[in-house]
Amino acid sequence: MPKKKPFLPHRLVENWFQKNQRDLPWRRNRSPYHVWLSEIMLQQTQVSVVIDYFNRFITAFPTIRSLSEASEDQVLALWSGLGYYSRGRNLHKTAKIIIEEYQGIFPSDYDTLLRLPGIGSYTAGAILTFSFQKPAAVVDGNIARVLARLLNDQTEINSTQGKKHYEAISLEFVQKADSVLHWQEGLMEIGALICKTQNPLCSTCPLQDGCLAKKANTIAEIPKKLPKQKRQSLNLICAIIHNEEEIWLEKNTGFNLFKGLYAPPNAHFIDESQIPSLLFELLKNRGISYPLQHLKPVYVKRTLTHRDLHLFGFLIDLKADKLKTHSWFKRDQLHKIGLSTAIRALLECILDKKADVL
DNA sequence: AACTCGGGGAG
DNA sequence: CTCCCAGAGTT
Repeated sequence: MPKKKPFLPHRLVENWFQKNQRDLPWRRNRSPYHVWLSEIMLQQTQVSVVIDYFNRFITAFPTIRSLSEASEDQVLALWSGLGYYSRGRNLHKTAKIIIEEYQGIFPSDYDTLLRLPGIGSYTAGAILTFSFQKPAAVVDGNIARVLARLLNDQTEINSTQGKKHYEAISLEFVQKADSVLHWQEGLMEIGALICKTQNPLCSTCPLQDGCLAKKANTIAEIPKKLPKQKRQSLNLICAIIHNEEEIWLEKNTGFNLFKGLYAPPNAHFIDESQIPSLLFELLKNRGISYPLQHLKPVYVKRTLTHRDLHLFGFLIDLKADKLKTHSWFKRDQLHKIGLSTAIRALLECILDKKADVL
């Protein structure tokens, strides 16, 4: 019996990618700045959502220097609605570090990249391969899935061990590639367009002849994943303090959730019986006395990955504008600061229905 | 190793 | 409704 010829995926993937890749904004300029920004935005975020954010961001900050000179509020305003706001804060920090400590020259070695805020093993590898065309392990959800199926590998892709496992495999493969860019991004593109989690299009896959999961008929059960925890509720009261033209917002510098974003004075509660006293305290601490007898909240619910947010907004209408502080924002200024989608929805709901203002 | 951190697309 | 998406930081 003759020994079987080994399956060589490199040429298949690299050729497939050159022919079938999507035209995406961040593929038109392979500078480390463009690659870095896109990779940060794409973390746990779908391509279709990122495209507009990426274009707006590059228009506002065409260079890493312009980003480094921006304020955090400007950055988070452009990040509003995209989620995982530590990405935006860390992006800003790293831009400053690269300008101030690296003379504006983007690092091009793995260990230096890993030390930058917001850059982990995936993003470091992506910058190295996509921009500097250096071989490095690149394992995102797509590549993990493609590799697991190609090798019929039972290792869970979201475990600590699994990540190291697939990174080692990725590194072995990329070292044999002619174009590390076409190999890595091609593998990723196959994961996004063909080797999808549900309903993979195996019949059009360039790797179908060598795919061990397809051969073993285990496509549907691979990749394996560890289970995740369920959601918990978070109840918040918000004091929507406003007058005819301004609203009172404060920057969240404490809790990690929505850190850096602005919101009305708020507090979390367990039982609804706590609402009157909490609302009274919120106002008292800001020098406001206001009759609280007949206030009815506006209720907004938002679902996050790990929390059910229940927002109870109380409208505090201060006719007289006698409380001049830095906390007041005119409503046409709200696009210049970071607001979570939940707070934005609450403000729209409670102030008026003019979505173009808020 | 387990938790935390958003929001929306797609079935 | 559930699952998932070009993950990283913290505990």
